[in-house]
Amino acid sequence: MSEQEDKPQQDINQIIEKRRAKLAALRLAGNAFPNDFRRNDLASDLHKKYDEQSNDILEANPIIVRVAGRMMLKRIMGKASFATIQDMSGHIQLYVTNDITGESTYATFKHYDLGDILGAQGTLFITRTGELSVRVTSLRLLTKSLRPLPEKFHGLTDREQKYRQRYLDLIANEDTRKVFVARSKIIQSIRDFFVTRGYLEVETPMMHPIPGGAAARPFATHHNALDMDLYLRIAPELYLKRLVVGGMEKVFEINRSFRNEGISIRHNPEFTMLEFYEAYQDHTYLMDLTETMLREIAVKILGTTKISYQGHEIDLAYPFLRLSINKAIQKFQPEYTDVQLNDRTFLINKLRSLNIIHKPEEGIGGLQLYLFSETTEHLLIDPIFIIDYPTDVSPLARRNDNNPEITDRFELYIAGREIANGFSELNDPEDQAVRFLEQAHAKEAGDTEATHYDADYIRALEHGLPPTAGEGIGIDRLVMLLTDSPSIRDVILFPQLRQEN
RNA sequence: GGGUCGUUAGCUCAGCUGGUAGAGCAGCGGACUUUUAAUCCGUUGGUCGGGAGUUCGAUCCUCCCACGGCCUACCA
Repeated sequence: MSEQEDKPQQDINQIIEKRRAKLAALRLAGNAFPNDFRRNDLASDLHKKYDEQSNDILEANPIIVRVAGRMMLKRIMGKASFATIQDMSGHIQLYVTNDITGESTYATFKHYDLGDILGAQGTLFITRTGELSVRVTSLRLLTKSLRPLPEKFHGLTDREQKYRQRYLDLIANEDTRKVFVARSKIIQSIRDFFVTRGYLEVETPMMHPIPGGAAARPFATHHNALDMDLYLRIAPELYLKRLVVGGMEKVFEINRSFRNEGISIRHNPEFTMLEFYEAYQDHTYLMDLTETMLREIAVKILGTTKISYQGHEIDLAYPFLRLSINKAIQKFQPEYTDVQLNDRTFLINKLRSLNIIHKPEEGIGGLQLYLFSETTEHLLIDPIFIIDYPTDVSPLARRNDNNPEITDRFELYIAGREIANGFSELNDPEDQAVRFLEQAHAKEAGDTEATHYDADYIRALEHGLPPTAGEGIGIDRLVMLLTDSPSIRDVILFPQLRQEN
């Protein structure tokens, strides 16, 4: 690769130009991108071990360390300088001097730029102001940075740039790093939670010939060799239940699903979902399990069951309320009476006054659900399970034994948002076939989110799905909740944005 | 998709009623051997998101476009 080739077409900023000249000089002097420096020490480990150590002891028994990282701050003071480097664990200060580090190394160091990746060896000491530092004996530039860092005090605040150039956001903003470390820990603790309980983690296809398992518009793609249309999955549900048919009685999957719908503060086209299924259990078991899991994760991540989300103080420690849609509306909107909420005409008029469009043949339960979504959902700050969802809007859920109009289903709301959706699975293949047909008719009638008839799934159910409970949890939203992030984009490393330019 | 607010130096931001742009950080030069957003002195850097219009004159007013934030709709 020649240097001419990788020059950008646009005007080169003079800072970049200057740095390119430095890189050119490095190339002439030898290997500009060496990979023979081995780090022995992480910043945070050194702080943990030696922050409390007295300087006398450190000076008496010199501890030789090798650290590496990106230079974030540089303070040149004549013949001695301080530099702060940042590695994956944190920061450590280097003390670079004319006499100890050597005149030529020191002179070279003075021309290093903020953002350069350095490797240093030296001994630990504690400065007059009490900061553990490395008295550098040897110092090398491992990677030249050609572009200037964001401003050192304010960091990077431009939201577009944070999302597009996440690497810069991660370099400059510790808060961002913390969020994504927390995300990783949350997912790990979910994994631990299920594996500990005897669940098997599986991966099912993300490319589906028939999209199913949710009401949503899919992304479409095409396989050339098979000459076959495929859809990015909108949910893993139907495959996971096939696995339960196959004898994997406790399974879970944590991975991406895709929905071709609007983008907002709560929606990214690809999002991470946990789904888990357990045979010989029902939805009430799932609610108990969910409470236990959320408490456990919160304690692991935050050290407490108390979470603070966008000004709301929420404690997961108490048993979560469980209310039907109807009861929840009455509790949070006392102006509505039980009689009104069961009066079809009242509901239709109310929805019309709220400008809510619904299917003309919608049943009482469906109308209540519309009213609930509009008036009550956002008020559900403390954790609450909403139960007894209408069968019409739950094509994969088991009918309630006493009332076939509702299903054994719940959704969990926290901070006004749906966090989880679970139910006792519909394992009657003939009922499922009828429900699929209803969906197929709705699709023909123009409902773009209605699901397809999945004949293989019916065939699987005909082999016998044991009575099973299954649940899905939106991981991104859970991470938002636990990291106090206002937007889903703050918890997804590279959220979907419009094309640049 | 609809509404609304925004886009000024590499970054963080000022910029009055329309008179062609400033600061801090970063950079460059200088002083400084325990600083930590180091400090002090000097200094480079701009197609004011793009295009069109109004005007003697536009960063500023109008329109169109691009991108982004927020609200809203569908959804998890």
